[in-house]
Amino acid sequence: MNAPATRIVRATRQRAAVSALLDRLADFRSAQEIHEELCRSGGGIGLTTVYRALQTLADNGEVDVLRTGTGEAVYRRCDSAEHHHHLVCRRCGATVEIEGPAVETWAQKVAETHGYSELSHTAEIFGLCRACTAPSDGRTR
Amino acid sequence: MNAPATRIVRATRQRAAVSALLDRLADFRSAQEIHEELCRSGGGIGLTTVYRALQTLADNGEVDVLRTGTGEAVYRRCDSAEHHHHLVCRRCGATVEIEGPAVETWAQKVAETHGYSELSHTAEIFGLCRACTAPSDGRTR
DNA sequence: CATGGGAACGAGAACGGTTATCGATGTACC
DNA sequence: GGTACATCGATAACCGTTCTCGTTCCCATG
Ligand SMILES: [Mn+2]
Ligand SMILES: [Mn+2]
Ligand SMILES: [Zn+2]
Ligand SMILES: [Zn+2]
Repeated sequence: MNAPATRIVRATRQRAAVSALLDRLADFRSAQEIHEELCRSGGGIGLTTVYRALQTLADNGEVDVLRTGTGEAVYRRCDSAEHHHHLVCRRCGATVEIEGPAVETWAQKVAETHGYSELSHTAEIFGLCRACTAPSDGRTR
Repeated sequence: MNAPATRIVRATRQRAAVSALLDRLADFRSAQEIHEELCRSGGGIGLTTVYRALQTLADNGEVDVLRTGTGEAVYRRCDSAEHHHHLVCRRCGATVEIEGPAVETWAQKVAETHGYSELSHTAEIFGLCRACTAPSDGRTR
């Protein structure tokens, strides 16, 4: 088989738009929300293209992807390029990037004990952020 | 206010079949896999009914549900009723129930630091079990 | 045992998110 | 400018799941 030549990647208005929007957003957003927002703010873009751009960014580790309870994928630009986890407010979406050294070693050790390889893991914490912690009248969706 | 009448739940052949199959299975399985297996082994059952039965079992905490990388829901009857996590083979689904004391304290502490309350968390490990040496053919879970 | 009310079933349609198609477009490089 | 081909995007297909609604049949009651 031929050695794959360096992968050619072209700069396009659409990819730039997706990336720029992600820079501006603080919370996890779905592909469709991103598509909607980009259309609303003038520059046209196809939904397919949004999916492709997000896929590429995810593959390059430039955005984090996680799945909502309904199975929908949501995306967010990570400040840290390192592997990390998230503490997410289930009411307003406010997200904190967190490290989990204890989790890393735990995962490693447990998997090793049972002879599993090619490991990956997920570890996210959900809760109510300080601002959303219900007083007495607060309504938790 | 009226005391809510006890929820009427009827025993049916279909529900029993789903529950019995889950007893027999060791791995996480999708609703469709369960449906297929039940049909193959004689007793007819509708896919919708399988979904309903699994939903009910999940609501009652009788089965654990998690989502694969593709967003598909997979179900498994767990030995432990206690809170626990999973080590799952992403190829064949072989699953080990694991405890994560380190994860529990980590989640607690991190959330506390950032002022989050009403916590919950997810922590699953994926990999290839010993039996599933990695060729590049299999479907991933 | 016979009966009636309604819980549960299930075939098919609908739904929602995502991916594949494929001709049109536009980028990078000469 | 001109060419090669990566990328775009409207549309259709896909796939897991849920909804609809007429049918089935569980079971409390007499
Ligand atoms: Mn980790
Ligand atoms: Mn835990
Ligand atoms: Zn919040
Ligand atoms: Zn395996």
